[in-house]
Amino acid sequence: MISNKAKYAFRALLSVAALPEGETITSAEIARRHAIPHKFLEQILLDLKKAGILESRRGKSGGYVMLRPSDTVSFGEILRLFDGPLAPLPCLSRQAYRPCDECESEALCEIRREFGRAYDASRRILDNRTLADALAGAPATPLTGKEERLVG
Amino acid sequence: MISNKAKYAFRALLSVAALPEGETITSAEIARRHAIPHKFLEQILLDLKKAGILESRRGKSGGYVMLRPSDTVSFGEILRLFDGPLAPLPCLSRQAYRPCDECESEALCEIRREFGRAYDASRRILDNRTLADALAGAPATPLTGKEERLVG
DNA sequence: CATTAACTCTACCTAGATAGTAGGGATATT
DNA sequence: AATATCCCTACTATCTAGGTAGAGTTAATG
Repeated sequence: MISNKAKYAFRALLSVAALPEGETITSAEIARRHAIPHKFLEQILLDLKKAGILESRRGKSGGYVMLRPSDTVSFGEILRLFDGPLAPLPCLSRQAYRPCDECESEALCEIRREFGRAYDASRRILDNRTLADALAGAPATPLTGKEERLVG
Repeated sequence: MISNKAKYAFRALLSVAALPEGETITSAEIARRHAIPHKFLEQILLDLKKAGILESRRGKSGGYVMLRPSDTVSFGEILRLFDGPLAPLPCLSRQAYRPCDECESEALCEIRREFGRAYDASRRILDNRTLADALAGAPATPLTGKEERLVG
């Protein structure tokens, strides 16, 4: 299960990404719309700002807008930001690789092989679907198995 | 990431499943082979026995064997047993369904839609690959998208 | 029939994560 | 100057992961 924090982040991002050009939205408004605890949401929005995804305007009539275009922000990136590596095993993570303490041979490890397959399948989707895709309701494009579109 | 407990369970199961017909293996032997804390492993094996997957023989020269054939035990089933629902959102779980507190319409929820796709992809693999498949090193069979083979 | 090697069960412990709450401080608009 | 907004840090309660510990039960074997 993904954390509440990550889920709130997605809700907030989709609200910001759906904004008409030139408009902003306040943390209070996002919190109200989605019944998210306001102070908790503020922390999340701050994280998103520090990550360079959102931009903020302070003071009266301030609020948030996207800094990066919504079609460059993938679900995988956000999930990693809040919940850490997507990989089911440390030995399968590129960003946080660590061998299993007891593993003798990764190449022969059946667990790694099986979970590697499951991980590939879900990673291809999460790293290639963006906020813009989600808002457009676009169906997933058929995958060739060689995507690198948004994978850093 | 999957828990250590689940990972240990997979290692233990693969050791038991790989046993020649008629042989048993002790918890101590499994623990030694994979450098798993012995008492911790005992709890895990007990869970697997209570779940009806392993069978035990007590007393001197006791040990464990498979109760269910290894080609009927899927990775998904074991993972659910130790780490709970595979679904990334409660509203996507069949076994532990719960609506999101704040969700107004599941049908329109972009988060649910996107994670649903990722979940489907990995669930199809985890629920259709068995211990026997893993030991055989068999490549995944092409999936049609309509599998129900081992999904209870 | 005592010994011993195994499984069985229950209780307990600690560090860290999750999901917030709280209270102010900084800043820009009006 | 007032006010609405974002910014930052500290704190807390609860739960979970990952074990440790110890005693009890059972069955083979010499």
